[in-house]
Amino acid sequence: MKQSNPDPYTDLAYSIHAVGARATPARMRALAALRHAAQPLSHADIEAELSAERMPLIDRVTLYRVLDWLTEVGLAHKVVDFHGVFRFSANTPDAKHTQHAHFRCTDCGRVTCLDEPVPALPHLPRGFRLARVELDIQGECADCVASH
Amino acid sequence: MKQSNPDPYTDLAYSIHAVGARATPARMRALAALRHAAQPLSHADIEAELSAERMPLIDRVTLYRVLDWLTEVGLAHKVVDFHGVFRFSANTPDAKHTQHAHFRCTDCGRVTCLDEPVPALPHLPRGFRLARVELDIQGECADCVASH
DNA sequence: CACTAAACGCAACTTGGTTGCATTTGATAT
DNA sequence: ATATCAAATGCAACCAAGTTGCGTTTAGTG
Repeated sequence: MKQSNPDPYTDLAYSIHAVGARATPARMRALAALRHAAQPLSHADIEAELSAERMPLIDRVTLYRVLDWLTEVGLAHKVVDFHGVFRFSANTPDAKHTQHAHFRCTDCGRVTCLDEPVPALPHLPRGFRLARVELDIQGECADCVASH
Repeated sequence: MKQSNPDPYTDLAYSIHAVGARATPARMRALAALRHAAQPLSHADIEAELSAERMPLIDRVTLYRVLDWLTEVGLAHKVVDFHGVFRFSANTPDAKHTQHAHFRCTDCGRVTCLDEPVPALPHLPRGFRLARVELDIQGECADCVASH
C-alpha cells in the first residue's frame, strides 16, 4: 500500500483505505468531486465533471456503484431531490446531527437553502437513534408573492 | 351540468366542477382513490387500484396527466418518496399548514410516520409565505439499534 | 512478481415519467 | 333532444435514471 498523507479528510486514498477498501481511480475521483462541491451532486453532475478532467472516462455504471458504495461506508450521503433524482454529498468528519432546511417555492419551483438550523425536534419513539434531519418547507417565495 | 350533492368534500364531481373543469371518469376515479387512501399513493398504486375496479381501464398517460392536474388545481398534493418516486395525496379542505414528520431507518429502510407535529420552525426570509412543512428524520429505529 | 478477491466496463434491461397527435367526450348553447 | 367545440383521452413512441449479469482488469498482498 502506497504511503498516504495521513490528514484524515484531505487525502482521498487515506479516507478510502480507512474503511478497509481498495483506493481505485473511480472512487478517488468521485469522492474528490463530492468534496469540492458546494451542493449535493447528481450522478449526471459528477459524470459531467469527471469527463471534463482529461483522464480516462469512468463508466456510468461504475459511477452509480461507487456512489452507492461511498454512501454505504459513510463517506457520502444520499438524498432525493424534488425531481426524484438522487444527489450525493461528502460526509465531512464533523457531520454529526446535520440539520438542514430547504424552502421550495410552489410557484416558481426555486429552492432556497435556509441557513438557520431546525430550532426543535419532535421526540422520537423509545429506542430510536437520530442521525440526520432534513426539513422541507413549501410555500411561495418573496418574488412570487410580490409578482402574483 | 348534472345536479351534484353539494357536500364540498365528499362529492367528486362537485369538487372538480368547483375548480371550473370537466368531471371526467379518470379524474373522479383517481380523486376517489386518493381520498380513500391512508397514505400517499404512487402512480403505480393508483393504476393497480383503478384496474381492480371492474370498469374501463384508464390509460397510464392519462393517469399521469390527471394526477399532475389534480396537484395543479390544488385537489391533490405531490411529494417525492425516498426512492425518488412521486406520491400523491388528497388535499383535505382543512389542510392548512400541514406539518408532517417521517422517520427513516438508515439500516432497514423502514419509514415511520411520527404523529407529533413539528414543534417549531426556523423563520423564513422576509416576504416568504409558508404553506406546508415536511420533516424527515434519519437514523436507526429501535429494532435495528437492538438487533445490531 | 504471481495471485486473487474486489472492482471495472460493457450490453442489455427495467421503471417512472413525458411528448405528439389523432380521436372522443363533457358541458354548453340551440 | 341535438349540434358544437374546447378539453380530455388513448395510443405509440420516446427519454432519463437507475439496475443486473457477466467476462475482464487491477489494487493490494504474500
